[in-house]
Amino acid sequence: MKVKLEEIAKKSGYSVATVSRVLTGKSKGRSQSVRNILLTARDLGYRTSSVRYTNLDLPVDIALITQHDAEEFYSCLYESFDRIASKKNIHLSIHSAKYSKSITEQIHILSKYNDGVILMAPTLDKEGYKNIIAKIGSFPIISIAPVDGNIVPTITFDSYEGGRLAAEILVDSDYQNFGIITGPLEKLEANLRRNGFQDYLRKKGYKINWEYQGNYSFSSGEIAFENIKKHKKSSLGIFSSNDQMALGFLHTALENGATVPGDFGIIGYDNMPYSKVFYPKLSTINTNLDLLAKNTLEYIIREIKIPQKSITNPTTTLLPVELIKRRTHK
Amino acid sequence: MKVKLEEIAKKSGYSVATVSRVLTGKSKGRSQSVRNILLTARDLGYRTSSVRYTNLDLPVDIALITQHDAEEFYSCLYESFDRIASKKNIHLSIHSAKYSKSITEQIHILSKYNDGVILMAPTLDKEGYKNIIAKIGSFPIISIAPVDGNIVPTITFDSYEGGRLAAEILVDSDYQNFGIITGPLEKLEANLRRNGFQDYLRKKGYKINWEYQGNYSFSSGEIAFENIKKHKKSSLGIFSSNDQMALGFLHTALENGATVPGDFGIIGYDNMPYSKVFYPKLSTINTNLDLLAKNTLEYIIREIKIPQKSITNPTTTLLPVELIKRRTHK
DNA sequence: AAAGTTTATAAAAATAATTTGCATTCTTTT
DNA sequence: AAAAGAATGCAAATTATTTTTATAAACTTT
Repeated sequence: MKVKLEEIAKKSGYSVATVSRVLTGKSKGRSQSVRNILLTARDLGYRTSSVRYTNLDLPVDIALITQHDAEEFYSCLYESFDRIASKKNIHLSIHSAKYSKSITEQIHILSKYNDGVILMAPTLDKEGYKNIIAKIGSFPIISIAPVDGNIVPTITFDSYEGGRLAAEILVDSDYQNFGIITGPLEKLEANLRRNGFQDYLRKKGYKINWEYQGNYSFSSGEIAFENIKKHKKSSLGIFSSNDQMALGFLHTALENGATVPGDFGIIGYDNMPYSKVFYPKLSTINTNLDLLAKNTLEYIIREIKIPQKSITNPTTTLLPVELIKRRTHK
Repeated sequence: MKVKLEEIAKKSGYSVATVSRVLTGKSKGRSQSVRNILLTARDLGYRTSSVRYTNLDLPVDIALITQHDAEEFYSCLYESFDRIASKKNIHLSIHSAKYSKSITEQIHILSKYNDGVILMAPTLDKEGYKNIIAKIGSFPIISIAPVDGNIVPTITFDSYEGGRLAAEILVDSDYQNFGIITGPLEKLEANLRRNGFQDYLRKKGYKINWEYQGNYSFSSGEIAFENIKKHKKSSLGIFSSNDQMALGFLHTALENGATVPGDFGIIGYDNMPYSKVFYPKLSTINTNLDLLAKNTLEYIIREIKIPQKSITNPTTTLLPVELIKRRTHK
């Protein structure tokens, strides 16, 4: 049941004393035997922090924690992380905190079995992040969702700029009236996207004439269309906080005889695979998930290899987003 | 660094001896203290098999291993498992074996940190499964992809019946010619769906007039349409091995001026959320993922609580599928 | 090829886990 | 509600496991 050094010694072909020395970090670590022993220990399920032997390029365990939902977005996110991780000798595991009684406890336990944690928890507030840091101390962690209050190091997309880009193209397309289908506003990034959109419009002398708060699902895009029927303004430039809602809206609008990009200009967000399949193809804000995965994994590997005493000044890195022009704006 | 019984004792408020007795399974396990101690040990990252205390309903760690891809299917699968697991005090972690050098090794290591493993590896062959069993022995495992040769206990959808249902509705819709967009035929379930389709047609005196092997992506559905252009037969009843390819085909066909369900009848597979969003709404084979998650998790929990000496007669349980009639067949 | 390093080993020492015997507490039965 | 029986808790003793040490062997470098 429990793994003894004796077992590791036997399997690896070294003496118990040597195994002990390697496992307690007494070896200088430039020989093949150190590598063999650490790999054998790992294989037998003997958990050890191999931080001391960073030069050996041993496999690293990293946990990605999300609030999982049945959206293609998550599949795409995981696919990028999985692919990039596989190139870096990283063993990635995915955990959902959606139904977690205590995300702090969950991260705490995961920190026992992983070398670092990547956190995507858009609904977590300042207090939540503070609790996590208080619990795990200087354990390597990074957030890939915007964090209110700058408590955890963060790498995320420039949601504000995404909203601004959407407003810009809709203004340039000569729409005079504007609408927005926001994401759930308890998620910070939904607010940022909205703010970027609104601020640009205001600067150009326009305002948001219609707003609907959705939940990122197809059906909330459909419901958004039902809602807009009451609204009399014609030729509305609409920014949707994700592609699913944009497509739900778009296709309900078409079924109801509306024209796109005539009656409605629509800009989505995320550039999911299906947004370029269905006619008319959706104009949208692209986020480069590979870039996110690469930056995040490289950051966390650095943190693991050169551990910090404590998180002093958590930085926020904003990754660029870009507009993909397709067929749903003039 | 390493957790000592002393720490567990201190944190839980019991003596080291008591902690030891609990951890070695000497306690009968009907008191609150056993529970407290095990929970504290878990919290501190002390790994122990708590199989002996099955009556205490302690949290169980289960790993779901897939060959992950950027398809909504995986998001839906994980969402079902995540939701059902949360109701059963199961901590689910998701791992991808897509880029794994040795899936046997990966499962072996995961078996050290989990109480059971759920495996979805459609491309794994008989030998692969044999190797896994040889390595992990009687460790609780279940496959949710069809397994060739009946080596690992399996709970999966009745893919053959799904193909048959697709053929039946297309024949009933009075199509005289038939086509199929298969999945990658190294995946067993793609073959089963194909066989179910083919066998029913044959029984009714028809045959597959056109066949294209896709890779489950939207774009392979688009390419399938390019391929069929050469084919002169009109009014073709087509079965696609998943919704993505069906939608890729369907929308390329419509863009090219074809009519559905006139020129083409199309039946998809999986009943993904987007298949009921886009017009015309896709007829498809529904698989109840909640049912899969429920059955699988309950099976693996049983295996964990009542361990078997060895896998003697691995059973295969086929879950029913159903046809969802929408707008893409006559 | 010799000197300087590093690594491996067996035995000794240190640390950690388990068992024991008895006291205490909890459960069940009458 | 009390007594018998069973389970659990504790400190000390025992056993198991890990780490260190002293020395030998094997590499590396000049």
